Parts: sequence; structure tokens; C-alpha cells
Amino acid sequence: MESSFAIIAEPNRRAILSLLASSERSVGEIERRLRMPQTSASKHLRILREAGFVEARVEAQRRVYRLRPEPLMEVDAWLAPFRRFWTAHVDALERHLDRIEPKPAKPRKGNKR
Amino acid sequence: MESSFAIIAEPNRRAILSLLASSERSVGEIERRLRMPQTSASKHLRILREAGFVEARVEAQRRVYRLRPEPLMEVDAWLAPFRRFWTAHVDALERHLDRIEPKPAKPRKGNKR
DNA sequence: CGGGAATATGAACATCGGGGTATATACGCC
DNA sequence: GGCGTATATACCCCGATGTTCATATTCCCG
Repeated sequence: MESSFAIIAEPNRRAILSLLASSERSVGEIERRLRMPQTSASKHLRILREAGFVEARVEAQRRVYRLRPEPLMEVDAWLAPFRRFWTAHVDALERHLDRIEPKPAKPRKGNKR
Repeated sequence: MESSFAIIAEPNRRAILSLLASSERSVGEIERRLRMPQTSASKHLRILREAGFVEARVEAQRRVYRLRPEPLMEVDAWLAPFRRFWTAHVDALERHLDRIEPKPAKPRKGNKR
């Protein structure tokens, strides 16, 4: 409930966010597009709203939800230190592979033995 | 424990990852630096390992853990569509502030209009 | 004015994951 | 071989959270 990370741990909530990334939507639209029961959509939206991921505009009986960037920016910021790490990794791996066998090979993953 | 998002929802696990971002560590080091019970550290490391966030090198009785980039890259990739969203927001905010209090212009890349 | 759509909330229930304790396994050293 | 250190695992408990069902609220419209 606290951290932004916990919020986006829930798959349905990520789906809602991704949907809202393209454009704002009413609750009904969200239910239909994501094939999610109304009550479930409402609850997830509540959680997203209270965590600052979305905000609602009232439009007659509908609530139109739209994205708010701050919490995801926070996640992005946490990721920053790691980015440096993995770009270095990819570079090193590429150099390594080039040295071993100069062919356009694709990287293998965890190969333990 | 399916998704990478669920894995990093846990604060202790994020702490471990952040610690490993600076350099690899043995379990004992992790326990001490994070003031976390040994059994807890081991469990979280197991989860991180099985989810591909870390890998362990055996060194006598110690296991030295180091970061693996892939799962965090996946999170980063999920964030990508949203980034466009909030940079637009920041730009709007900047324009707004510029209007209120015009500051000496700073070099921007894409000069619009 | 009354009915029905759109959305929110509450209660009951099941599940899951983390913390703690106890214990097992592996290794190095004397 | 026996001990101490380092790490992993099994088990239990408990609280948090998601799902569903039932109901409340708000608003449009005929």
C-alpha cells in the first residue's frame, strides 16, 4: 500500500496504467477493454488514485481517469543507478563476443556448468 | 512469484539490489550492511536468484552474489511508454514557469515553433 | 418522479508472502 | 575427526491483499 513499487506489482493495475498511457478513460471503458469486473476496476483505481498514479475528473455519472507521472518517475529514478550497470554489461559482452568470434552472434544467457 | 515487479515490491530486496549495484557481496556482508537476519537475507537472495536478479558464485563456504541486469531491464522497458508522457509534463511545467518568471533561456535541443 | 446506468463501498473469504525459530548442510581449520 | 563459521531450508504464524457478492450513491432521461 505504501510504496509505488507495491502498487505496480499488481498486474491489473499495470494494465490499467498502460491503458491510460495512451489516453484517459472512464471506468466503464477500462472494465471493457481489460475484461475486468466493475468492482475490481473501481478498487484498483482507488488504490492508484490514493497512491497518486491517476486522478479522476467527474463527468456526470462517469469518472474519467487520467495518468499522473510522479509515482512512475520515482520508480524510474530508483532504476537510474542500475542503468549504468547494464549498459556497461551489454557493451562488455559485445566486445567479448566480438573478440572470441567476430560473427553477428546473439548473446547466451545464464550458462552455468 | 511471477513478475519482476512483484520481486522488487519488497523493500529488503530493493535494498539488496541497491547494495549490489555498487559491488558484489557475500551473504554475510549483506546481512551486516542491511542489518537483516541471516535467514531473511538468504530467503530474499533465493527469490532474487530464482527470478534472475542476481547470481551467486561459490567461494569456499561463502556465496558471493552479484547483480544480473535482465529483469531490471524488463522493468525499465515497461516504463518506456510512460516516460514520453512525463517529459511532456515537465516541459509544460517549464513553459508555465517561464511565463510567470522569464529566466535567461537555456539551451534546449528541439526548439519548437 | 421513477427507473436504470455508472461507479463506489462494504463484508466475507481465501491466498500468499514475509518474519521468526529451529535445524540442516557444507566447508575450512586445528 | 570435531568444531566453528557461513549459508540454506522447513515449518508455522499472521497480517495484508485481491476477488466476489451484495448494496449504496449519484446522476441522466423519458
